Amino acid sequence: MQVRALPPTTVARLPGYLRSLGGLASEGVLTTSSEQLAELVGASPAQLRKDLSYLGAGGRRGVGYEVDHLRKQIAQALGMTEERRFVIIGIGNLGHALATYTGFSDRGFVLVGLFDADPEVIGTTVGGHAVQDVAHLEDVVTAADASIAVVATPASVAQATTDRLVAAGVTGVLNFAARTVRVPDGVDVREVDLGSELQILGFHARQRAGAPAAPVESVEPVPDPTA
Amino acid sequence: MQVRALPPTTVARLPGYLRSLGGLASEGVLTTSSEQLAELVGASPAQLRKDLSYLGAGGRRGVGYEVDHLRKQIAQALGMTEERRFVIIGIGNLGHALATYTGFSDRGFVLVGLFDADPEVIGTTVGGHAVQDVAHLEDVVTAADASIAVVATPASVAQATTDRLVAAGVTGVLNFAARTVRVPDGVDVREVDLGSELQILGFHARQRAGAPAAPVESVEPVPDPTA
DNA sequence: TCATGTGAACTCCTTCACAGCT
DNA sequence: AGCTGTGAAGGAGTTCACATGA
Repeated sequence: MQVRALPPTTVARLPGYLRSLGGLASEGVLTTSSEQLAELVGASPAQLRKDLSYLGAGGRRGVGYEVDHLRKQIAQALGMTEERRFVIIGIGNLGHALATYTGFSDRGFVLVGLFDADPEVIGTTVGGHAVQDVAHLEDVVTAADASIAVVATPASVAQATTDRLVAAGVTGVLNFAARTVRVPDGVDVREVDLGSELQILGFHARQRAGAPAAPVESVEPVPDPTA
Repeated sequence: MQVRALPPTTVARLPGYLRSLGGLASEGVLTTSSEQLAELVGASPAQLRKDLSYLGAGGRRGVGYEVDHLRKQIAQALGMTEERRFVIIGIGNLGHALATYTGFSDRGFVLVGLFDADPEVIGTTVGGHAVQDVAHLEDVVTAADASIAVVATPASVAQATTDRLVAAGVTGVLNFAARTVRVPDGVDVREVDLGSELQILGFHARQRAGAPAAPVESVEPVPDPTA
C-alpha cells in the first residue's frame, strides 16, 4: 500500500508544492531537500516532511527528494494523471477572466463549456469558446462528462445553478458567487469570496492601527503596562 | 474591555457572517438566532456562538441576536468603520476583472490606483480608473495612504512588486500570482491561487473515482470488510 | 555525517453540554 | 421555557526531537 488518508490541510498544500517543484525542475534542479522546498513554499521543513510522508514520497535519508519523482507522486495524488473537464457558468467580468485564465489549462484542466443567461453574452466567443445558453447546461455537462464546475454567477442564482450542476453529475464546485452554496454529501465545494479576502486583510490592518483586539505580535516583548 | 484576541479561523468566518446578516437585514429581519444564522452560512450553531462571543456580541439569552447590532459589531471588528484604500497591480485578464469587481467597493474598500508595466495597457481606463505606470507605484501608495494591495502580476515579478509595495507602506497583500510571496513580520499576505483550488477539487474527484487514498465518507456506515 | 520518517508533545480549533439570563 | 455564553472535552493539525537508514 502507499497512500492511506490525506488530511485536508495536506491536500490543500500539495498544489503549492507541485508549483515550486515545477520551478526547480525548470531550473534543472534534480534533487531537493525538505529545507529548500519549505523555504520556497513558505512552510516548515517538518511540515513538509510530514505531508510528503503521507504520500509515501520516497525521499532518501541523507540525500533528499528527487524532484522529478516527487512531482509525479504529487500529481498522481491530486488526480492529475487523468484528464479533468470543467465548465464555467456566468461570463461576467470575473467569469470572463476565468475563461481566459491560463492557470487552469496549465495544470491539465480542460474547459469544455461556458454558459450564461444573458442573450447579449450568449453566442459571443471568449477564449476560443462560444458562450452557450445556460439552459443547455445539463446536456453539455453530461455529454462531456465534466466533473468540476466554476460558478461565477450573480449571488441570486448561485444555489439554483449549483443544484442543477450537481444533478447533472458534477462532483466539485468552485464558487465565486457572493453566497455560500449548499451541496449534498459526496460533492465538494470550495468557496472563494474575493471581498472576504480583503476584509480579512482589513482586520489585520485595523490591528496594526492600534485597535482593541487580537494580540499584535510586537517585535519586543513589551511588558504589560496595565500590570 | 470588549474584544480580546480573535482566533484567525474566527476572523476568516466573520465576512461570511456579515454577508448573511446583510441578506437578513434586506429582508427586514430584525432578530436572528445562532441556529438560523448557522444554517445560512453553513456552520454549526455552537461555532457561531463561540465566534460571536469573542466579539462580546451581546446576544440575549432566550431571544437571539439583533441583526443590526450584530452587523455593526462585526463591521467594527473587521475595521470597516474606517475607509481602507487599496491598489491593484497587474491589469491583465484577472486584474481587469478585479478592477471592475463590485464586491470590493460594496464592502467599503476604495480603489485608489491601477498599475501595469505594459505600455499598451498604461493609459487605458478600466472601471473608471486610468492605468498608471507601475514605476509610479510608490508615489500613489504613499500619497493615497493605501494599506492594502492586490497583486495580479505575472509570477516572475510578484515578489519584487510585493517588496516595493511593502516598502511603500502597504500592510496587507492579496496575492493572485502563481508564486508564494514572502513578506516581513507585521505584513499580512493572503494567497489566492485559482489553479490550486481546482487541483484540490481534482483530488476529491479522484477519490470518488475509486482511487487508493483518503477515506470516502460513504452515506451508509459500511462495515469494514477487512475486519 | 546527513536528511528523512515518525511517534509524541503541544497547540489550536471545534463540539459538547449545561449553567445562566431573559 | 428558550437561547445564549462558556468551561471542558474531544479532535485535528503542527512542531519537536530523535531514531533510522543511506
